[in-house]
Amino acid sequence: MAQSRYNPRDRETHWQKVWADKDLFHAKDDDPGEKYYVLEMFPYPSGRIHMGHVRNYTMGDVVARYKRAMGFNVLHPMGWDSFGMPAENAAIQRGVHPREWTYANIDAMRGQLKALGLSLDWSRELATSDPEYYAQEQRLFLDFLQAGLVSRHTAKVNWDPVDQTVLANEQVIDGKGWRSGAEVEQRELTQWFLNISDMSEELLDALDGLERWPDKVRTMQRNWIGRSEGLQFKLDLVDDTNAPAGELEVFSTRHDTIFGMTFCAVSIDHPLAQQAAENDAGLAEYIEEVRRIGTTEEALEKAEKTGHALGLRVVHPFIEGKTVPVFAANFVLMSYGTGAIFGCPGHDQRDFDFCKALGIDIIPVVASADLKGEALAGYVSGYCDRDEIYDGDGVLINSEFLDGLGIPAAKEEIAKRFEAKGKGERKVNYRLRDWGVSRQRYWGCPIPVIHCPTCGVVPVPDKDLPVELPDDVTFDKPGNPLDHHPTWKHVACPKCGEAAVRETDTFDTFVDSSWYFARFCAPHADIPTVREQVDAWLPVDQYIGGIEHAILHLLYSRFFTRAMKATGHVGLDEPFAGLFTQGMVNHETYKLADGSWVMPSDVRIEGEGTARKALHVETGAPVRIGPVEKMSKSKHNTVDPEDIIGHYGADTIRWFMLSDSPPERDVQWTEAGVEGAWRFVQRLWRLVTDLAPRAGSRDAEQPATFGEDALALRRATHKALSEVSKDIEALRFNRAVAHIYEFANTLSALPENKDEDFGWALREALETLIVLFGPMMPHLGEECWKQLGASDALLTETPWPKVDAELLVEDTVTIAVQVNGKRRDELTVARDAPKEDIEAAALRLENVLRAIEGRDIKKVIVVPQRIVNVVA
RNA sequence: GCGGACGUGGUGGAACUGGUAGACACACGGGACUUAAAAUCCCGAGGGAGGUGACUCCCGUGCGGGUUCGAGUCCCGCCGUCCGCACCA
Repeated sequence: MAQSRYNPRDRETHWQKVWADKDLFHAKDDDPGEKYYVLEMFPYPSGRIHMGHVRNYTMGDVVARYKRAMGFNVLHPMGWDSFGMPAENAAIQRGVHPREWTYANIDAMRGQLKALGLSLDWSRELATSDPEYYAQEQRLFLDFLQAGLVSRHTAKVNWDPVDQTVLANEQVIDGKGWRSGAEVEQRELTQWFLNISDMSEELLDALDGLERWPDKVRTMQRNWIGRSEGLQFKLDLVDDTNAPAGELEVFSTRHDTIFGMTFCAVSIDHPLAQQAAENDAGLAEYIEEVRRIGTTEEALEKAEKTGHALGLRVVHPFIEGKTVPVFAANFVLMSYGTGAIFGCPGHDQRDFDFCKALGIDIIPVVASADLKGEALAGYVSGYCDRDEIYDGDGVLINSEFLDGLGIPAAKEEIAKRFEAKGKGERKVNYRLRDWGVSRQRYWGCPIPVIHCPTCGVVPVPDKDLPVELPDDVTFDKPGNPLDHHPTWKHVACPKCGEAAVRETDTFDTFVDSSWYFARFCAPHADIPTVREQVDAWLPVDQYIGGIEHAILHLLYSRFFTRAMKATGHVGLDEPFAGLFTQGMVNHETYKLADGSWVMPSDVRIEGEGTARKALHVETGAPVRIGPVEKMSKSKHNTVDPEDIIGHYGADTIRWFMLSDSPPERDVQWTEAGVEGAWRFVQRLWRLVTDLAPRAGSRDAEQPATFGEDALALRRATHKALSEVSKDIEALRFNRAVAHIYEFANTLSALPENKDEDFGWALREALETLIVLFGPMMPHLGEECWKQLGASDALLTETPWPKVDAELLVEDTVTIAVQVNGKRRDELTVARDAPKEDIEAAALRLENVLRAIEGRDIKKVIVVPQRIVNVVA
């Protein structure tokens, strides 16, 4: 039969229009089906979609289409995380207004996403930079403020000197700004904070309930929150004349080692150090020096441990007459615990290093329980010469009343004694800091407060919301354009009417993305959320996005949801019931001899294996093939999805993105891989057009019985249906793809059977095949569906077929026969054959007899439907 | 340093709760079709040895041990790669 090639360019736009005209992806609030909310992390509108987006949104779309076919009422929305620095950079560099730049990008990217054939509900589209959206964000913030979930105070903050803004701790990566890559400095500024640390315990505990989250992400969040249990207690201070000089409060998780205390140390920012520095020029100088070196993480890593005595001593709480010196030390952080520690060099590496450097005593107070007598004496006397401290399990030594106790018992004893004296209490400390959300930037959501000289901080009244960004701003000098604006910030105080100024800081853009999933439930409402809608749609059943948001966005969203619950905007704690983190898209990197990067599209590859060479297309110059790395603009190893869609169509790129690599792992983009996907698109088209004429009429009744060929085909059909369904359900797209290939291979090698029952089975098989690949290649699916004349409805409207479980059960099974654990033969027996029969048949096999070689048979293990193992 | 994940052919990867290792794909080799190429179709293939042959044997899931009738899978100890956190007391 004459073959026409499937032309995706033409057909894909056709089917996209058909779907749009029928409004098939509009999520209706009153649909009777069970709801299913599938969401992919919304993009920043940088201008063009990249392969990571394609992978992410394709996965989500497969789930959405599958769930829809399963009868769920699916919510699958899309929006834009459209505030942020790049828009301002464009304004600075190219003189284009951030709004114009952003919305032009959104238009371009919307078109690209539509070309992918995603089954999105565009009626719910939102952009965080729309006043419609950020007005509600301002309402939320003011509600949080009223509920005590927000605070404003000066704090040492991470200052990005390039972006000229503050960064949250989570946005500092290896001491550098997450966006600019600049070395972050420490500055003291007044900032707005969301009190996320108040929820440390809740955020930590609730991780256990997030069963459909990757363990990796839960572990990362656990570590980030960083819970540690210990004792916070006060030690008496004396000055150099031995007169009482107040108290020093410290926190420790190893208070069992109190008898090993040989010094105490405070942060250079600790009040005690500050105070002492006033009368001690040497100390003041030391503090300055530490501060200078101490701003970058890199410096911290290399810095030797140093300290400067304060001239104070701490009285040992349990050893009569013993005092130890107090230092200001460079390794003690003001931001954790009390900013002060007691030093036990015996069992803390940092304290150990410090004491070695300063020549302070080291006393071991914990030893492994099996050290006795001489061995124990050797351990103690040789301790100072070790390179590493002992921090393993053991019993207390050199510790008077604690001697012989285990570590937990010793901790308990010490805690009790401090509590009894009223000088200490058990405390849980967290590493998690409050979330600073003030940014000194223009292109963000204005923080809706007014600063009045008499009334202080005054929330903008609801009737005056939203506080809109002014359009007429300039970017000709560094700093915040809102602050430079001649009039915008000058307003009358809503309380007293006197002259006041607006807050000119805007929100961190992570605020915008911390609640958009809730906004999608009623995206155009004039209040932040409509309870009826959020209660119906939330939580997100399946959230899909990159692992890079494991902490930042996902932790903030979890906090925000709780804050929204506290203020009545939602009714639940956890926004995302299921989370999936997809891997990255990688590509080889290419460089010319002079070290400059070359785009893949400018490289021609020749040869295979070790003879594989790359040449520059334009000049023919040799190109060095570098390591496979994440696609990034800086390495010039990106491939533009639009080019691929233009060349091969959306179905091909979608199929390739789902093939081969498990979705949570990185995938390597290769030209050969795309071509393979393209060939399969054409192959499916040929398969359906070739076989369609042999398929029975769609109106034919199901035959009462099936012949051997028809039955075999039906078994293959239902096996594929069962496997692919399970795979999609578990997001194992690569396996779903493999099972579809397998089924297609079966259909390519059908027997020449013209019987009516076979025709019926063939129609069933073809319809099933199309349904199975439909979520992945929806345009080709529709086209094949029409070609087959499957039904009057679209494939997209067709329910997922039901598996006939009886067809999954084979009558006979082939099992392996082992002798002493080595496979020697196989055996095909009836599925329900009794053990004795299987054993007898196995022992008749020639290969088995030869392997036994006349030895005695000691035992025969028969696992029906699995294996036989003869032990001889 | 701490925490976590992973290690299977030339390559990406399959293998459900321990039960025929290498499904499926890519790349490759051979053949058919074609004037030729592309496309397509058929065949082959973990490594090694033996046999004319349907076949048979040995080795094989990073390395070394262990548990088990049986280990890619479980346990112990190494090696390597990747990721996260990192002076958090």
